Amino acid sequence: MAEPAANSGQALLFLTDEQLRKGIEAMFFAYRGFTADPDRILGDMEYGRAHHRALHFIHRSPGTTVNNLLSILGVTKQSLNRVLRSLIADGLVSSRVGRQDKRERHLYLTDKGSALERALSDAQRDRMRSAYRAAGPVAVAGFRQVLEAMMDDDMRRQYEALKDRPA
Amino acid sequence: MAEPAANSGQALLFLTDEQLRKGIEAMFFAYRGFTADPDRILGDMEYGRAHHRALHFIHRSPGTTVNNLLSILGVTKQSLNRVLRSLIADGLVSSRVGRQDKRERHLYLTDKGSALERALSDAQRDRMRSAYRAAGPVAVAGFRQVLEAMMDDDMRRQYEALKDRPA
DNA sequence: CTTGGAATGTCAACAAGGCTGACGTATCTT
DNA sequence: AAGATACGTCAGCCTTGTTGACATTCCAAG
Repeated sequence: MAEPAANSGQALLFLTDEQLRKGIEAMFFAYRGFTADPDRILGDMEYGRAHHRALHFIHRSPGTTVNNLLSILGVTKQSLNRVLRSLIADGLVSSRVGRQDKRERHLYLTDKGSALERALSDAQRDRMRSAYRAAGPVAVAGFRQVLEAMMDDDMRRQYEALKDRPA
Repeated sequence: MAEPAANSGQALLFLTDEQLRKGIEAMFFAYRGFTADPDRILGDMEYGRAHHRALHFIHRSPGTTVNNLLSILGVTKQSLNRVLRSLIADGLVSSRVGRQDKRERHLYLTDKGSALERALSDAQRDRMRSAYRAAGPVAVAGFRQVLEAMMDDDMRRQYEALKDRPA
């Protein structure tokens, strides 16, 4: 709260510990809502949230390598590998050995994988859409601004890199 | 996108699938940042994120019962009990038999528990504060609005109930 | 050309923290 | 007296994170 005297009084009330605490709790409860719908769908099958994340980012960047996916998801390669192995075994993801560099595996969704990805992201998007609609465009812009400011630099770079790629 | 013709064109661009996808990815990356600092502190000891959540809400509502905490955290009592048992054994939380209803256990932080809670929440609040400061008060209002709209009704009720309690 | 190091991916084993189910005990309520 | 409620606990399972060890492939230095 040691602000230059120029910002006297009212202007900084949104930075009080109380306001920050509310923001923290809002993140906690909202994240539960954010994951609830896909989790419900996944609960009925042998998959979990980690599978959802993998499907999402493979969908987003078809042909991505394992290493690239690793840095986006921020988990160890062993952890990702387990998820990938089951997705490949079940025919949701295909893994092709790289043409130039044969150490790399390029990942793609199969039709079956695309179908599940779509089901999951539809559910998640529906909730997001109704939240966006309820809050309105100005609020949404603020929402994105604050989230982006909350990321680590590394994550923000990952996020920006995805941001404006051709869908 | 099947909107009434009244909302023609531009006004609804913030509801496109592309915008929603960006919001989803922003939530994903931001939540990692949100938990990163406390996780780093906890990584050095025998505790995890689950312990942090328990400490947070006991701090928030001193004297809360196990059942109440259960419904806020949205986990099973077995799962919470494991966490609580270790916190009590290590002298971070104290559990007192209820005066009116002796079946209930009321939970409080000890001095030691308060110290850890403060260390964790200071770290989390610092990041939140710098994000808030960077984004500004208007953005922060929008941030909260969207998050609240993303919650399930049950969670929103929990959130509101905490919202305006005396700190 | 060969060889050693770096990058990539796989397998195995373990821990945290969710979950369900079953029970026991104390206490309240009817 | 009987049933409901609040809490604790044991046992066992699943997902998803971790480390350690190892195989394959590439590339560059000798």
